[in-house]
Amino acid sequence: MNKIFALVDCNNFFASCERVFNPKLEGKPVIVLSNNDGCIIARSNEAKALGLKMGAPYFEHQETIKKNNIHVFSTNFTLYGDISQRVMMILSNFTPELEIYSIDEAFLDLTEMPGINLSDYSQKIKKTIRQWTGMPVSIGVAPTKTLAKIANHLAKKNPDYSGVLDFINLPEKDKALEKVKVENIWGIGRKHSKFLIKNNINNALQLKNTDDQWVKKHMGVVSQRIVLELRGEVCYPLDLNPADKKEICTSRSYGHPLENYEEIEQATTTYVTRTAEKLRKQHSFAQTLIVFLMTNRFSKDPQYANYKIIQLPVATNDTIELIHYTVKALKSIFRKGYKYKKSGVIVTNLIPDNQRQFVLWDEKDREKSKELMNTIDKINKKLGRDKIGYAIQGTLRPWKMRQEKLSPCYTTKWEDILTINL
DNA sequence: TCTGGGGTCCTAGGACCC
DNA sequence: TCTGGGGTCCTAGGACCC
Repeated sequence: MNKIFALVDCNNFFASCERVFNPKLEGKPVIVLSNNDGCIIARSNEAKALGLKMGAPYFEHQETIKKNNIHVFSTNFTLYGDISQRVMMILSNFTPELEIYSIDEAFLDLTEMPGINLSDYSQKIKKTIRQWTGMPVSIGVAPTKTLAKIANHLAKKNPDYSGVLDFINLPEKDKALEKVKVENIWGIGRKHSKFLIKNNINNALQLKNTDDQWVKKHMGVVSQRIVLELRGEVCYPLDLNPADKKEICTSRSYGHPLENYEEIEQATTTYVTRTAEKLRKQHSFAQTLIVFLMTNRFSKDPQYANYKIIQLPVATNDTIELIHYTVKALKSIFRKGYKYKKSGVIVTNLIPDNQRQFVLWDEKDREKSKELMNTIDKINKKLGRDKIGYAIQGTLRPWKMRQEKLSPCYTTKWEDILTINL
């Protein structure tokens, strides 16, 4: 039986989130910046039309921004995460067959919903989300995920579709595919589109009709699967239970360059604290810890970057233990006399609780540590992040990232809830 | 002054084993 | 001059995603 996938994708998600509680931004150009207010990472349609590119450095476009009165925001992940959850919750009312693919998009399997009109049903989903959350979405319906992505792309671009394209019942499918440039196909990135164009394969229709063995030979099996999916053959089924993460990374650029070891230590141990929390959240234990730091690659100052890999004697997700090894690693790679820009930690070789191996001479009381971490997590969940922190993290945080244009946390902070004056 | 952060999967090649 | 063959596991790096 043929499958029916729908891809629901929020339009310009971060920019739209900023609009939800600030309706006077409707119709105006809006951009959202990356951490540290570094790059432009989300743009409303109006901002796109002004030529602002994804990932462009913010400081290079000050003039355009001022001239066109573009509204600028720092990333407010608390707000975006909360709105995302609300959207996903609504989607789960429409079908239990739901795969949350990223913060702003989800695949739905509508195969087992006989009798529905796919277009009408999608319009209903779209309308409900808009009405209940204020978030505009586009929906593409197709027999494979790759085609659903394409249908979604077309629905977004062409106003005639009013945000929904049912590719399954589309009369002229090939004509639609012909309009999709090869670089806009899900899974075809910069390198591969360059290669395809060089070989005179410029759009989705041409790629669909390319010999898939040839594609496999020159571009690998991932690209071969894309060709098959374009022909309607499912290679990527719906994934209802995404697996635990195999690797967890926390790293950030500092608000300004750091030279002092103590400050770098404070920042990096704060990162590993976050990492340990993420580990405990998915009930994993790390066997390997990697700590890295680097100078600013864009600056003319002397450059230095290094990392240290530590095999942990006993798999752990205990913050105190991970801080201990992070400091050890950091001390071994820190060199005086450089202006550091960024550091981070990665934990990998993650295993679940029941696969842990213990050592005879282990001095740590692991039961006690587990209870301690549980308690700290509970308190911080209730009272706010780092309410209970570790002395080594420091309190002044001179390395903290810049977020000069942060919007209020409308939905998650009592002080930030809107007041309506009647 | 100012250039993000966090992931996955695949592949080729080396190490090692019998 | 000759110097096996087949297999697995691991790792680094590439490509891609949002």
